[in-house]
Formats: sequence, C-alpha cells, structure tokens
Amino acid sequence: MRQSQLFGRTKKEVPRDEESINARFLIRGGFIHKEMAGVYTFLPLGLRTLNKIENIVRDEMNKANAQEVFMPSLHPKANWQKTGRWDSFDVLFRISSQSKSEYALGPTHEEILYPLLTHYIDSYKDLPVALYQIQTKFRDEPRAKSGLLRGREFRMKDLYSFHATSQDRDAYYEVMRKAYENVFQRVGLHAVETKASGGTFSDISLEFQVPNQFGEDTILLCTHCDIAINIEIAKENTCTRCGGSLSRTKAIEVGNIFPLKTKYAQDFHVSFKDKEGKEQLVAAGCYGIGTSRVMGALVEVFHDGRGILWPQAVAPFRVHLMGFPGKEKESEALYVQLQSKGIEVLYDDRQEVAMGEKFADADLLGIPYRLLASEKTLQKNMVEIKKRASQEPEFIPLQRIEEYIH
RNA sequence: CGGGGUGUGGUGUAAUGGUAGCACGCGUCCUUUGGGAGGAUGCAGUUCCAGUUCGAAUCUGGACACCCCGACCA
Repeated sequence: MRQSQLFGRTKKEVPRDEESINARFLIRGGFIHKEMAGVYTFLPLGLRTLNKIENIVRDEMNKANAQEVFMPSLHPKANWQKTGRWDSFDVLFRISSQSKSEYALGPTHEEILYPLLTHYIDSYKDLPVALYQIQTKFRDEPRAKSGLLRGREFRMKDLYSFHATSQDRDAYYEVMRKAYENVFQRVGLHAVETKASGGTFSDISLEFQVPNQFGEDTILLCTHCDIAINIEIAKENTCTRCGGSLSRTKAIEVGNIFPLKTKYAQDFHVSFKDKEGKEQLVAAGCYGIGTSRVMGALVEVFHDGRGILWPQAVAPFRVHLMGFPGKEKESEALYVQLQSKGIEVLYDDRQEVAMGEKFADADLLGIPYRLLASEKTLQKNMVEIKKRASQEPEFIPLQRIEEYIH
C-alpha cells in the first residue's frame, strides 16, 4: 500500500478529552475514527489489524471443529420476551419501526441461535454442534469508555456449543479453553485464566484477563502458577492450585467461556431424542472474545512514548518502507520486490513530507520493521532496517531482507 | 444512573463583557529534504435554544455532546 494513497492521516496533536492510551494512539495514527462515545469507524489501517485478529480467532475456532455462521443484528422482540430478557437486560437496545413494531439490537445471540437450533436438532445423532460468528454487538452501556475497551457497538466472536450430555459439553469446554490459549498467544497477549462468577445462567466462568493498570477488572493473580481469580468471588488468600500468594492486579477481560445451564434450552424447547427415544434438553456452552477490545488491549500493552508496537501477527503491515528523497526509483524497486514475495508493505512514498515526519509517523503506526534505502546505504548495496521495538538500526545486504524479516 | 470536568476553524489552543487571534493541517507558488523544514499567500471557527446587556465565546437558565470517577456490566 502506498501511504500517499492510504485513506486516513496521522495527527500530531493528542485528541482533546481522550485519556486512554489506545484511543489516543489509534485515533492519532488514523486506525479508527470516533463517531460518538463508544462507537468507532475502523479506517483502512485499523481494519487490517482487526481483520488479522479476527482471522486468528477464526482459524482457532475452525481447528476446534466449530463452524462459522452469521446471525442477524436485528432480533424479534418475541424471542427476547420468551427469555424474559426484553425487560431484564438493562443494556438492551430496543428499537421501533415506522409501523411501531419493536426489535432488539443483538447484544448477544442466545435468542437467535436457540430457536434456530430447534429446526436442525432432532436426534442425538445431530449432536454435537458448535457454531460461532464474528459480529457487531450492541450494548447500551451507561458509560462507554477507554477507546475500544468498552464500546456501545463493538466486535465480538461468540461461539455456542451444544451436546447430548454435560460430559460431552465439559470435554468440549476444555477444547475451547485450549483454543483460547492459542488465540491469545498468537495475537501476542498474555491472558491469564481467571475464575469468575458464572452469573445467572452458569455456575462458573473462566475469564481471560490481560493484566494491565487500565483494566476495569481486579483479579488476584497467583505469583507462581499464572492463574487468577476475579476479586468478585475471591474467598481465599492463597492460590487454590499451588498455594502460592495472590497479588491484586488490574486487568482487561478479553475473553470469557462458561457452560450454560438449561434455561435457554427450556425457554426455546431445544431438545433431542436420545438412544432410548427419550426427549432430552441439550447441554450447552458459550464462549466469547471481544475482538475490537483485543485490539485496544494490544495498544495498552504494546506502546511507548512515540506510538504503538504491534505484535507481528496483528500488525497492519509487516514492513514500513520509507521513501528517501532522491532515491525514489530504488525505494520503488524495493517496494515491488517485497510485494512480489507476498510481504505486506506500507510504502511511505509521500514526496512532500520530510524524513523526520516520516520517522515520527512510523513510530506512531508501530509496524514491526522500518526499512530505508538511502544514498548512504545504497553505496554499500545495503538497506537500513530498524525494528520498531529497538533503538538502533541495522544494515543488511539488499538480498537478505526477506530472511531478516521472517 | 449519581458526582466532577469540558465544549472556540479539520486538529490543538488564546481571548473573562467591547476588532474572534495563534499553531498544525489544507489550497496555490517558490526554496527545501536522515527525526515532525523555511518564505509568500489563501480557505476555514465560538455546540444548540432561550435570557440579561447598548454590546455575549465570555454572565444566567435549559438542552445536547464528550472525557474522568463511581454504580452497572450473560
């Protein structure tokens, strides 16, 4: 991508009123644009990163034998009345049409998926089923805050699994738990498995918490074995697994998995015939990851005074090539060469922009490798390459670029 | 939803009752180019509605919006 043609621009000034680091850098870098509190447009740069996160999630869900579907955002009121949540779900957006019909904007999708299943599940032979989607969710948060960390409209992967027995469900729960570990490891986040309250519809839940001072949650983190317990339900002073001491830590919740009780299966009569021909309710589990929140959390964790430091797997591009005045032809050749090798390059081909500004933008955008071919380096048939995370550049031969950045 | 704060060109800001100014960005021209270049010139603004006043960005009331703290958060 040529930066001269990239939609969006960087800003030198910190946006007034934005205190959270992710909002400041993502807005300044032209990744996102705020429409209103908790509602953002993802600009081309930001969408690339969001897509990378979501594709990693997709890959891990597919590997766990889940199938992707796409459910509506507009939900029938009757379904929400059936579960009682039309009245009890406090952050539900309730909207009405010209003809005065009322609808819910989906904050979660049990009210769609359970009724859907009744059409496709009749026998134990139809189970198990694991369906997921990556969707825009709507929650009328009384207080949207902290950039992408708490929005009123946000991206979420939600997966629901259905099984003939709770033992089967519990086994799949462990599969998902492993899949979640993989997702967070691959996007570069250290997410700690944290025991939390299950709420109304589950006995327990497991949250994936990224320790960070700007998180909303407080967890008690075991200093020895890297598990935690949410302070909401903490009764012990020591780790239940290893007896280690617990330290109180702020954290960002990026995922949550929990077995579901039978409430929804009952509400929507999601049942099947077992081997004996007896009618049974399905056993279910629910598994969520806030993908846009993951993006915000990444910035909260990976930044310095100048800007973002994206982990390679989610960076919008792998290489940021700096065009050098007077060396346009050589830079252009490098751009073509890297692209032909399938390397994602953002090429700062802006002619009228001084080098200092290009460097400042490169630091802000946080692409892992900064590449530069100048008079100085070309004389030796070299390019300068600088990792975003390191202070000093290195000089490597032109032919060795590809191996270096892998 | 309770409390606090803030609303001035696209962005960041100054003007506290009397000419709305500056910087960045943007347009045009010229000179520049290894860490946010220089000159010339141009475009662009007081959140909205009432009120007080000869006169309101400034004072009063209300609305709306945004940020922060808290409550809430299947």
